[in-house]
Amino acid sequence: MPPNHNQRRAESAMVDRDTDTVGQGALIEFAAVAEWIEAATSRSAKIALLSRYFAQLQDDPLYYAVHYFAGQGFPQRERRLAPIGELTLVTALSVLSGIEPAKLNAHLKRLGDLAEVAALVLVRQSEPILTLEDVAIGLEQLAKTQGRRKLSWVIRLLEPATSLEAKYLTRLLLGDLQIGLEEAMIEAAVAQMTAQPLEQIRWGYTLLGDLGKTALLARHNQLTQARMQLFQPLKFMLASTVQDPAQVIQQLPQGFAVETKYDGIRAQAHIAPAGKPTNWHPETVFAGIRVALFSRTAADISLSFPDLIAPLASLAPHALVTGETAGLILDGEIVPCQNDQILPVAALQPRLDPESPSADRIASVPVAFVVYDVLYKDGAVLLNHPYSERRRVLESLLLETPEVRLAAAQILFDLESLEQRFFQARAQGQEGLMVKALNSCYRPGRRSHEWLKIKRAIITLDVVVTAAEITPETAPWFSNYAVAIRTSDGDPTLLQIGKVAVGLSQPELETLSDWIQRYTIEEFAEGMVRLVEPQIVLEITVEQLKPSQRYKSGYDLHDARIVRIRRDKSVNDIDTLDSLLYLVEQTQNWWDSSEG
DNA sequence: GATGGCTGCCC
DNA sequence: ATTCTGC
DNA sequence: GCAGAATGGGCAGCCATC
Repeated sequence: MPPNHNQRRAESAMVDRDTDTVGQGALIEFAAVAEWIEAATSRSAKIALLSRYFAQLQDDPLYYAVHYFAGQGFPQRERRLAPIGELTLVTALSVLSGIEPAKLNAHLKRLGDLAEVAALVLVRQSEPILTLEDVAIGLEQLAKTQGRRKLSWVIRLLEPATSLEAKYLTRLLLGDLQIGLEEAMIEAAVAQMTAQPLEQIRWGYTLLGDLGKTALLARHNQLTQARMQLFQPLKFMLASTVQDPAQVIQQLPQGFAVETKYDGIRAQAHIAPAGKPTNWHPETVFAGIRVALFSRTAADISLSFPDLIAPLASLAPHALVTGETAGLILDGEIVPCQNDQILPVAALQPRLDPESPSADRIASVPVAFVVYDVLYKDGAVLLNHPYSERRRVLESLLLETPEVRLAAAQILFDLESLEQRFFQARAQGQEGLMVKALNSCYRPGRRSHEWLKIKRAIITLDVVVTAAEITPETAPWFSNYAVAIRTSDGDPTLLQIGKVAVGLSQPELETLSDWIQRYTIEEFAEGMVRLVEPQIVLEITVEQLKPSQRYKSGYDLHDARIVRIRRDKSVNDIDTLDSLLYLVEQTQNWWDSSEG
């Protein structure tokens, strides 16, 4: 559709038509605005249109519209609904349109977008009748429903939809609007609509964790009443990556603290008096103190870690005053550990069960919460306090226990000691270090340069390519390589060790594909899979070597990526089973000696 | 009861 | 998580 | 430089089906 046409529709969505329906939030109007935004390129024009659209909506529809434009069915911090999957939607579309799923999948392949498929096959001639509130009700039901029964709600939601409505309903259900609209633009639109400073909107959103609610408060000039909401997770501050300690000195000349880089699950802990018993889970309350743990995507993972509830709640008597603002928000990492040793992060996987884990499972994978930041304490929002101050608060309130630990941190001044510390970290089997500017504030949701992770892969191997495969995504280039090592210096027998598929640039990919053609010994799957002469040597990095029955070497690669093509090396120079075993042993020693 | 497709959610 | 891209 | 979009590995749960 041409932008002009969309703009007319979008604008007409905002002029008075029938006083009964103005501002009620028809889904078709939302869709028209979304269409226009998708086609537009000017950032300011998108914001202006969005702000005018918001302005004419009544309160409830505004609340929904703000969330839906953010691509989310619910407030960001109440992730009650995980988006539904492609299969469910294809099935629903099939039921509604009477078209075979296979045909729909063919459409999907051609159009590359399920929402376009929905728009194509759901062609209702009648008037659009859906409202944003209808959508909210449907999503609410979906959130309460498990498994296959979700399908019937998807069908009920899509059934009355016109083509354009179906397109955006589909995208909402998939959890992503895909119209090139950043959250920051929605914030700007709210600011424009309410004629309030953008900074004020942002701060309100940070405190409330709910952009829709922020918009409503802003509209009614009540933003100053916004308070930090305990048990509504803040976004996490993220770090950017550097490879070399020298880059740290360059980027953080004002002084920095160095922390151990804990490899686990990032989590935010909220701890506060439970108050009146309501609908939260009894297992998350200990001695009148409620505890919640949130993952990086704001999922509530408290029930996966019942063994952390009591230890975290026990911080309260030392830390909390009584009263309405009493509470604590901590940022840290959940790590698997056993007898004081911190284990590889892979050990945590079984604990991420959505239901409560069994006692067996808890016992077999003990965990600790390593705390490295404090964001809120008893009414004081600490986000805008510098790192050094937050660290001081943290050290004053945490008692070390096996389950709750304080992240190891030290202040370093020069490159030499930083390099030494980095070397030490790697000798202990950690992939690197965290470095944080002493004067940095906690900026939720930002990947800032005030937090850096120095990171380098632990294990490097030279391997030879023995087979290659073209995947649909990378056709016509060979992108998946089966690789092998030698048995020993004296024995050139090749042993398969796994597959590697990432790390090459496009030109390298093309070069390598050429070579694969040239060295092909045998073809399978119409040439998509080839056995090749063992001529091509790759340098790869591996996070971990895992014992495995699958390959003759007895090991499998974990998180392998290609560093470079070693034109200078031949199959005679690659790693051997002996050197591999040495690496495995060394890694083992690292884990054994590391105390975290 | 085992298997396999699909989903979801960590990294 | 990483990588690529568009602004 | 940033945020978003697209990508990958790994594993466990759910459900339908064999």
